[in-house]
Amino acid sequence: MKGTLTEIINAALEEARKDGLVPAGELPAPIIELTRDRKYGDYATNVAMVLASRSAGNPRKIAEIIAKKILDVDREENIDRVETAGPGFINLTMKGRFWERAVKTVLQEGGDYAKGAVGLGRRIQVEFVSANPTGPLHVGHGRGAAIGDALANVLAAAGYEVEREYYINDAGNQIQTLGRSVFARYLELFGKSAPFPEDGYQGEYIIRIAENLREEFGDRYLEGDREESMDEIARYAANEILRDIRDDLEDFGVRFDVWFSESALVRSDEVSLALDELGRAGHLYREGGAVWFRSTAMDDDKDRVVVKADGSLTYFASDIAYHRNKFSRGFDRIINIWGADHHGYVARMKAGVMALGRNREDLAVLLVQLVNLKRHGQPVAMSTRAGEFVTLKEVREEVGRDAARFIFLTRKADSKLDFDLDLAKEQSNDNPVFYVQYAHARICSIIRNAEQQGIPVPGVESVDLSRLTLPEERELVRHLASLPDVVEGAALAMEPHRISIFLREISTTLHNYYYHHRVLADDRELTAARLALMIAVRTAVAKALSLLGVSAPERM
RNA sequence: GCGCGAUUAGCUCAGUCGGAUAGAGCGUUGGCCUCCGGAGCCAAAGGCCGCAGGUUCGAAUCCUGCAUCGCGCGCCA
Repeated sequence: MKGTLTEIINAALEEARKDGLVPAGELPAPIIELTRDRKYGDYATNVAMVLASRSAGNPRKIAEIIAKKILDVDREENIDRVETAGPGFINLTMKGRFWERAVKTVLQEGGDYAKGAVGLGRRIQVEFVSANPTGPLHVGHGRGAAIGDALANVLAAAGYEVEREYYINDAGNQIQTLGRSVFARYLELFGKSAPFPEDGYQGEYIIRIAENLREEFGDRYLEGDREESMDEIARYAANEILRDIRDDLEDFGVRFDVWFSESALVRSDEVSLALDELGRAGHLYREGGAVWFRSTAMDDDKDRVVVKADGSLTYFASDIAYHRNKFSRGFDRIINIWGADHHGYVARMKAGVMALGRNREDLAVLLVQLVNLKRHGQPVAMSTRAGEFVTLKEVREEVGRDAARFIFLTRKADSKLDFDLDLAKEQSNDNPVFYVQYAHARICSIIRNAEQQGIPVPGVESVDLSRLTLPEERELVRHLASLPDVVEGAALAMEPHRISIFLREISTTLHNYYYHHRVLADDRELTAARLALMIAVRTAVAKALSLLGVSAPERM
């Protein structure tokens, strides 16, 4: 909806410049915001103040000039009133017609509502979760999964072509440790005393894998070459765990387009090709028997080793190769979603990407803060090493997929999140999920009622929306018309949590409206108009929920 | 020690490129069901936006310093 307005204001600025009323030079991209209070009209823009600050002019005077031009340009099509106010705001009150069009747009577009085009079809990859296949996913991974998936949805809605990818870290020492851990449990199952590796994985799931191993292969690994067995067992265990991870994510509503294996990358020649490329470009040097990447040339704190003195590769080396591989697949931009404890890697990874000839911005890293699980307001103790952690699966089974996903998406990624298990289960308005879903169910209930009473659901063309004259109705329309802008903003800022804020606000507006006014009124035409409005609100709510991967129930 | 991030109401947090009287939920207090689902609604109280400077017509927002908290700083993965 803002689109029309942006065009009008741009045109008005252009006109004003032509007349020499505002200074020449680059015109500011107008910021148009929904006013938080209707007494400021429907929308407000600060262009006049921006212009004034550049030219030391009088903002109120400039606002007056632009306000006049806006009216000229609009020719009474969309805008009812233009006022200048405060330090130089231009407040715009839209005509009823403008809002009626907004509602009809929603009704016509239905599930496609809020599809935008800022992405311009650019290809963008979101890599997320990427947990090591050495144990089950825990809550923190769940948050990353919810954020990554919702962000991918939002980007797609904003007109990007999106791919979801999971990077499987299956090449490092931790896989060997996993193999040794399972092997020790396996020996125990045969009554053999087996020293458990000091850094081994303690969890219950290791024993389960050992049991599966015994079931499938019997005592085959008791004899024979230890090294060889260990490799096989490690691979076996990692595969088992990966399958569980995949199932977990599927149950959580997250699907990946690509599962990319680190070990496959390492087995190929891509790592050496990547290093060759860096070497040719002069980014590498030898020192102390190791090969270093001069990342300090690209704003990193210190240079980084890529090949150790013993000739083996660092993890960072394969990461460079991995990112090179990503870009070779034609993505314009890649987004990595990492745990916040990895923030020390951001600078070096960006340096790596730049050394490969890309821009710093071509790689974006979104850091996700930890989740503090609580029960009865008390923190739930977790320790990965001791194998005591609450898994994503446990949380999902306890509170449900919708509640878990929604709560993960209520805060921005880079802020800590308290997740109260009891609250998540509570069916009250303390629980934001239910509050929002209830708004949707409530509308469905009204429509069911209408159907039962034989009230026809209005057609988009025939309905007379000019009957919607209440301020509360205007509020609803203002909100639902803002979804495309919210989606666009969320995509550009990579902040899917903005969708949940939108949902909270429109739900409040809906509940308030519902309480004070009857949709199924005595007047037939009025009822039809209100039903149309309800359907539009429901459409917007359902759309926003779907972007978050949360269901929109018809009854609860 | 260096780097990154955080600090907004009693609690948990929003706050869009620097704009108008800084918002929401919970909690507290007080109200609202003859009527489409009370899983809801309304109202009140509650603020030195960590502290001190600076830039600006205007700062929670930008800059500098300080404080507190978290995280990161390996030829680990």
